[in-house]
Amino acid sequence: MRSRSRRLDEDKRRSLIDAAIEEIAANGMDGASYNRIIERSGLSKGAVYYYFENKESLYRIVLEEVERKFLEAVGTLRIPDDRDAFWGVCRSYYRKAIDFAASNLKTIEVVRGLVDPSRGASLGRGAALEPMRRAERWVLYALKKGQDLGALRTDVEPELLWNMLRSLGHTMDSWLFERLRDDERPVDADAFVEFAIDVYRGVLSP
Amino acid sequence: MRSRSRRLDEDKRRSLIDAAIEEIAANGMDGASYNRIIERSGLSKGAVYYYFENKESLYRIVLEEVERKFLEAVGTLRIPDDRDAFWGVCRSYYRKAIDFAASNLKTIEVVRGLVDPSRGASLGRGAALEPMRRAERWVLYALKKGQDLGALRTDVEPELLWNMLRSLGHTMDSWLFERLRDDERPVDADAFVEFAIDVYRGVLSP
DNA sequence: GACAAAACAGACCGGATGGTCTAACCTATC
DNA sequence: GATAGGTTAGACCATCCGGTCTGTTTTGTC
Repeated sequence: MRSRSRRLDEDKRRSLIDAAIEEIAANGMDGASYNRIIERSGLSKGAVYYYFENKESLYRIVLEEVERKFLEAVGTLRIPDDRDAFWGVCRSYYRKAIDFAASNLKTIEVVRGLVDPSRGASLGRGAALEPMRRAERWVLYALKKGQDLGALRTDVEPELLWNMLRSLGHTMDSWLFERLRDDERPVDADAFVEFAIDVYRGVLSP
Repeated sequence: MRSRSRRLDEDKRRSLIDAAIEEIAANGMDGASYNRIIERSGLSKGAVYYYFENKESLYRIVLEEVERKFLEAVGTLRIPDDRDAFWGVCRSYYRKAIDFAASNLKTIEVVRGLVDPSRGASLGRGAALEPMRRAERWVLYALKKGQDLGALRTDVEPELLWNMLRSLGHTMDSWLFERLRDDERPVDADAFVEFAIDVYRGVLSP
């Protein structure tokens, strides 16, 4: 892991990560070109390959950064022990996440590229695997706890439930973000959260 | 449109289309390689480029073929005028579609690659644009009629509703098809349709 | 100022992509 | 049997991809 030993100064690190986020947000994890990232960053190929072993290892750093940033701003969802509090907690967490997303549209686009239920149900590959595994474990845990509380339906296997959640959320979020990006179509984030939570309840409730 | 003037004999046409379907099913519309399709088809590059102007124009033929085949087997969804019959009609249509899909897994994978709510809400590009437009118009019409009947909720804009439908359907279908492909995990298609229609109702009902 | 090592620039590489081109091969017509 | 035109094989091309490598500059040490 070269990137850990060789110390890269903060400015270059930032411009590389920013370039990567921009490129990935624009073209998706698969469509992103390392050459373009390097060009965008203003660094030379030699410099970049001096610090990072390969595309994959830069990706890893980028994803760590994104994950760190998200968790720092939004934290983790703590499912309460009180059944009646379940959806309220979900709502306020979702609201926080949406707020973060709204002011970090590029960054969140990277995440969305991973959560995106594109190619089958295969969550992230390569560099994206670990952070996505963490996220999945975490959601499945939340689902399980919700079921134990009696707040969530138990007649569907959790894996399918979670995939439905993912794709539905992804779609509704897409709708929101498109409007957030577009100044001419103002949108009420509060109303959206209300609506979305309602849809989730409809699908997830017993 | 060269492919219309130069008549290509049926065998070659078939092997090309089959190769394309196989390749697209395996790698998605974006990931599919024309070189591999050509190789797979057993024809030479010269021959293929003699009949088709480029990758795009073969894709167009393939999609026409897929659309034709689907419509031939499943037909179009005719929304009844009787409100109480709405979901019953949807169920039986969905059932027919699932049956077709089950015996045409490769073909349906091509369609799924298009319906897939990947990159934003952008339905098909290039060759995929027209057939997808048709499909979209058709679904939106059905949604509208369902709303007029009072069978569907009217508090969400149809575009969002249709995207939710798409992604949710895509996800549930993925779950089913994975099991259909895998002999060791038998699955009851009837029960699946019942479950899926139930989910749709939950999301779409007023 | 000398020297070594770290830091960097960018030409270059092999392999993929979609697409072009030419030489040859059939086959129908005279 | 010669000729012409439809058909075909596959070498070739530009461009992109991620990645390597060599030569040069910068920096730190004595």
